[in-house]
Amino acid sequence: MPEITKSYESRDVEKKWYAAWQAAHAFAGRVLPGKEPHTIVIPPPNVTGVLTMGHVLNNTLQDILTRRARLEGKSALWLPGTDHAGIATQTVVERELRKQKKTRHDFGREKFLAKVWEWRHEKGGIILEQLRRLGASCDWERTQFTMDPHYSKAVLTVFADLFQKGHIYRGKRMVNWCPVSQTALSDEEVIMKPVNGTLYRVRYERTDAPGQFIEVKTTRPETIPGDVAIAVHPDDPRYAGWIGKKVRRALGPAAEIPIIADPAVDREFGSGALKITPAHDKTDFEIGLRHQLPVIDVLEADGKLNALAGPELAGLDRFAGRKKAAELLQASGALLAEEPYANNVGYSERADVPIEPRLTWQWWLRYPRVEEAKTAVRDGHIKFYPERWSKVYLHWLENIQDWCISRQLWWGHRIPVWYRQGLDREKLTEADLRDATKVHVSLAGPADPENWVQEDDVLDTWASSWLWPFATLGWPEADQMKAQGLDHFYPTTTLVTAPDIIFFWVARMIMAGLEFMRPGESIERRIPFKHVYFTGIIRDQQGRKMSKSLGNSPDPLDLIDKYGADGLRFGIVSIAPQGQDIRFQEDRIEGGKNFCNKLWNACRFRQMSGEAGDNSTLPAIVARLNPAKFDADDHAILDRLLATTRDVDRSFHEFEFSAAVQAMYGFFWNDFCDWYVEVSKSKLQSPDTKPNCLAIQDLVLRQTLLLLHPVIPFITEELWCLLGYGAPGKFLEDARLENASQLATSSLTHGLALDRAAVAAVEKLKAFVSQARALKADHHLASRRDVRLFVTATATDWAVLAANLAKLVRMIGAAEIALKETVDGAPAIVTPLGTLYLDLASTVDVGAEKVRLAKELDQLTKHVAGTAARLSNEAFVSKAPPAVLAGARQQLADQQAKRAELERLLKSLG
RNA sequence: GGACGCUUAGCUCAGUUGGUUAGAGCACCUGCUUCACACGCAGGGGGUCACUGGUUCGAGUCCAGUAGCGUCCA
Repeated sequence: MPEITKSYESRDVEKKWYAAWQAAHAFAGRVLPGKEPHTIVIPPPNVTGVLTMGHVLNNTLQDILTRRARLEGKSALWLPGTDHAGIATQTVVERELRKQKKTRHDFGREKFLAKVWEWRHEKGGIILEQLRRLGASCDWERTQFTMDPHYSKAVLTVFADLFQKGHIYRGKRMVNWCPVSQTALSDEEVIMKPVNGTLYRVRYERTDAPGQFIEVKTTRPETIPGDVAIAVHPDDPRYAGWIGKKVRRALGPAAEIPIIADPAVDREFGSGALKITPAHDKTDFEIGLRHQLPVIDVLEADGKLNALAGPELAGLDRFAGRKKAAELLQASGALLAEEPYANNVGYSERADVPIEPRLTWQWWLRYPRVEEAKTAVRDGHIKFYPERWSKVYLHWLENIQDWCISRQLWWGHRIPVWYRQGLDREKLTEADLRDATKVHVSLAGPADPENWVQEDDVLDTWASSWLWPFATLGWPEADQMKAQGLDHFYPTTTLVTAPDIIFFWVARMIMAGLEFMRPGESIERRIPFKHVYFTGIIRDQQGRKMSKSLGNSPDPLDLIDKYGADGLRFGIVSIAPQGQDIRFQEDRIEGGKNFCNKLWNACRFRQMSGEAGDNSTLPAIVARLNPAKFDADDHAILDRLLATTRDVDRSFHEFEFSAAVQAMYGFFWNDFCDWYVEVSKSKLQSPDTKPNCLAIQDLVLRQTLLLLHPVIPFITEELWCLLGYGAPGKFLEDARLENASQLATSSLTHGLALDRAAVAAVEKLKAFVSQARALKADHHLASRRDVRLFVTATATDWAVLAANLAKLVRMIGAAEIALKETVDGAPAIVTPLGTLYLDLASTVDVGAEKVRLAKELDQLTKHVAGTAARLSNEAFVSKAPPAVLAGARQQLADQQAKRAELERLLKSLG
């Protein structure tokens, strides 16, 4: 067996094992009849994406769940892939073209798309490679891409199906428009930014009463030529007589526009009058609809003002137009003032320019299965962790609005709709859409393509990713579904995602699953997943979201280089409490690395301590235990192992990842390394106790590696191999993780009953050692090992000490610990196992010692008073549960005994 | 404006159904190269649990309100 080196070097180990796992197809999701499936589909990262800290957290958690499922003997599948990210990918490729001074129009649709595919094959999907560095145990042979032919088929099938069912329609509506990308955007692609703008106070003159003006405030004077009315609140007394009158439009082609009354007007804002520009504002558009007002669109798709804005403004960009409009208003006397104004403006996420609310023809989806989607969560068929997100989910579904599924892009699923040649699309009615002689909808397209023109728009990327849980498993083709095991793996077990896409993705997947999977079957069979775990958002030290533009996100690959993938994984999970945002701290990642090194060295200590026994199976190790040789420490460490296993079981079951990691950390570092390994050093000296002690170490290390493997797969695999726990050619994942009760059973079958009293005794021994060390440190003797210690103790307490004396002497670093009847004038400390004295009377500063003891006595006296007061409270005595009462009485007795001892010690010092 | 969350040690956070003297990691101070580990060991200092009231024998924990911060929705 190769020797374990002095410190853990992650780099080579990680490389070696990942290659070995892949070569062995260790991560393949196989349909194993009779085995419980465990399925996770990855939230498909954007194909242009690179690994961020958010991905690290999210994917580490998925990997933990998947690897643990394998250890539990389930047939586990973690299905990877990317989405085509329509606007992001198109933007990336267009940016490259721009370097050559070209646009996509120079190439045309077909050739441009060929370039996008080229880019995708060369540079897309880097993130999937990066996930391998992290240790992700995805079934890579199943890697999916939303633009793959079979996936595209699923997307278009869904479109055609929903169209036939009447869920999809075409409508001219207000959308978020990006003048640079020239497409509609989803709300998610719009970032609200606070902007210091200008508020223009503009007056409109009444046509029936010259010299009378109504004043409005606007941030967008360039849209005044698109004004079709001025609106006031119907109950606003200031304008009671004005409603129905007309004013002259302040700018642009001359026109008279009415003053109307609408309750949507905010009376408190400015003068309480609102200019209505239905083409350029969502609220205005709705008010316009209510009052049958015309729509005057003064902007082109690229954000330039058009002829309807009038000759002075036509052709100007919207921002230049704003300046010009202000000048024109100034000149005409309509501009009363310009005031600085802080407001929120929506920006296009990709192009980083203000978006325009714009009236355009788009395809819309009326969501299917809305009610059932609520039921699925409300009735607990799908459970959210933390549960509170279900409220957000339900609220969104209660107020659901139709989904704009079309995008004016080339990269994406082109909508499978063909219009009859020569048809005027501006005038298409709902009835025309359903008329097969005018509009054709199918996957194959019309039989006589020469007579038809295909829709130019593509589908929103989310309109492909909402099918992810089943389109990745072969749907809709029966043979593919069978080959890929859809029936076995669907519904998936857990979805791990961030709460910011609860609407865009989670809710939509639920509706899609309910609509398309296993029609007619029960809701449990149709939902796409049973659990949804929402991660927190990773923030920097100042609490800001990590983002590329802020440059406040460390590169996870640098962190892997520095701390190892395991260190990064352990660290990130340990700071990720359920449902709370996470402030990233690199020192926690360092802590992860340190933990790995500790684990490594504990195993190294085991290796150096003695011959390797038969570690090949759990029963083999258990058979090496010798209960007759067990001391209190042996009982206690196994008791803690069981308790920790139970804690970890429960924590993972509740998706309390950081709690699980903390339980493992505490057990391994404090209970095992700090205590058991230290007492082992004494036990290993004696041939009588050595074999049993080594067997216990093997047992603990084996179980610890199993528990830790899902979190830190690389180092545990390496140590598993080095310590001989695995059969040749087998990986750690081929072992089975016993849960706490199974583990207890396998120990008990060997005639081993854990002694709970021993656990309590060890707690006292730990306190004894700790207090002895403190006593030494107080007298600046921490490093002296020749100190003699004396104890005055009851026979019972001394029996406990005597039984563990060799260990205690070593742990404390003393020459001797001897029982005495009485000791006077020596520094002392009261422990749970008697009073401990330092044999240094001659060198002791009696004054300082008295001060120290007096301080402790003072504190204790306060505690005694507090406990006594509680016990003398009749209400407490009569109402508190007996166990609490007994505890308090015991406490008081202990405190009083200790106080008496302290008083005696003080007295003895004179 | 509405909903949700947060406020505990210098920092980042735990704290299960209310029950001994509120914990961890990091940071800090002191000592230690002790034959697994200085990526370490030992000891130590540090908290009016945001605030105000209430319920209770007992509140970091439950209730009401206030303040501050954050997120989402409109």
